[in-house]
Amino acid sequence: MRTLKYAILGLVNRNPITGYDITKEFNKELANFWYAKHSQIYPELKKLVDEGLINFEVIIAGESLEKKLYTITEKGKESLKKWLLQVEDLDPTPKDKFKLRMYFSEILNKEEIILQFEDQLIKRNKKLQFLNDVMNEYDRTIPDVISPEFGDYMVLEGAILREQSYIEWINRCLNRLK
Amino acid sequence: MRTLKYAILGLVNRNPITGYDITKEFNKELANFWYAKHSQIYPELKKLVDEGLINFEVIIAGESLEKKLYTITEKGKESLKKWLLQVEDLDPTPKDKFKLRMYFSEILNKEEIILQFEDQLIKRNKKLQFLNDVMNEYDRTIPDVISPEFGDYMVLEGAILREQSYIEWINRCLNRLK
DNA sequence: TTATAACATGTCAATATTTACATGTTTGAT
DNA sequence: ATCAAACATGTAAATATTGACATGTTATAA
Repeated sequence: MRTLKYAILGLVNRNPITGYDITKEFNKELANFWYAKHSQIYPELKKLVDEGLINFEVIIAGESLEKKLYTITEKGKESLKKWLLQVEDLDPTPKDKFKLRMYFSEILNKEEIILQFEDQLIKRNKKLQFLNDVMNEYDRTIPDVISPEFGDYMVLEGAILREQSYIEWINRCLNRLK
Repeated sequence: MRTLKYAILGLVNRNPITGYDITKEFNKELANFWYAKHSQIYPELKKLVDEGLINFEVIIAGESLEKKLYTITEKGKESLKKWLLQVEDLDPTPKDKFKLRMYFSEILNKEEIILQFEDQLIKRNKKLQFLNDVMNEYDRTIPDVISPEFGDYMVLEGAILREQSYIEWINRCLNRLK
């Protein structure tokens, strides 16, 4: 499936970028639907170079610090575009540890179950607050439809809707329990 | 983290069950938040027996077909309960291949992007329809709060809310694009 | 000046998951 | 009777992911 391959290819396609900065991207907007550790990214970058999908140029920062700045090749662009146009079946439902725990919660007592949901509610609200804060930075300026910022905006909105819906679910469960 | 361990322990705790039937459970309600292939389940069952968390009894069905019926031990129950009471940080946001593709969609043209969203919309609506059909089997009888069926009901509702919210997101994206 | 956080790139071992291989039984429809 | 689908349990190889190990540089605040 090699999804990480295309996640990286997509980023390198936007702008030449280092492995370190790719890792950072996986902790921003992108983190709302994909992520990877640097220990997975560096080997994948090497692989993509071997496959001729990206190139790199070594840059010296300061006195001696070496950075590798990766650039996409024509072959890489084609490969990315082909992947973007794919029509795939729906992914399996994402795994959810909290739902798994609540699914088996019958062996707990009511108070214990309620505590679990209330804790989850606090954490989800905090996350929603964070996402809303990021969204407010766009304030009145919704990005143009065909632009990299539109991608950021779109998935951020998706993340907010998802959290809201999760919170709605928690509240319904709590109402039933009380 | 061993989440599969607890998913299996939770199922075995409900009722004695075979590996084959555990695999089937992972394709029903449970599939809305956890799943595994039989090639992962059988080795995990062996491990749980080694750890003394479950036992099994060999049953002969028909002439000679051997089934292993697994039962939870006291130690297993304790282990499960401890896990259920855990208060954990939020899981990282689940990965979403479709969102990843749309995030990088700026290199496609508008028509191509719209086609992608429309295809996704059809598939998501189909899935929502399926979930609603399952939900309708409960019709007017919402299960009692502390019962295994309540778990089923709860997570099914969660799955429906999630699909609805995904569809809402797709529609918003399509509105912007058109 | 010096300590610390952030920058920068990698490897290795362990765990988790998927896909393919492998084998045999039982039930139910034609 | 016989065929196919479902029942039933496993292993092995490949891929994906995480967590720990490993090393060195640069910017900045105290």
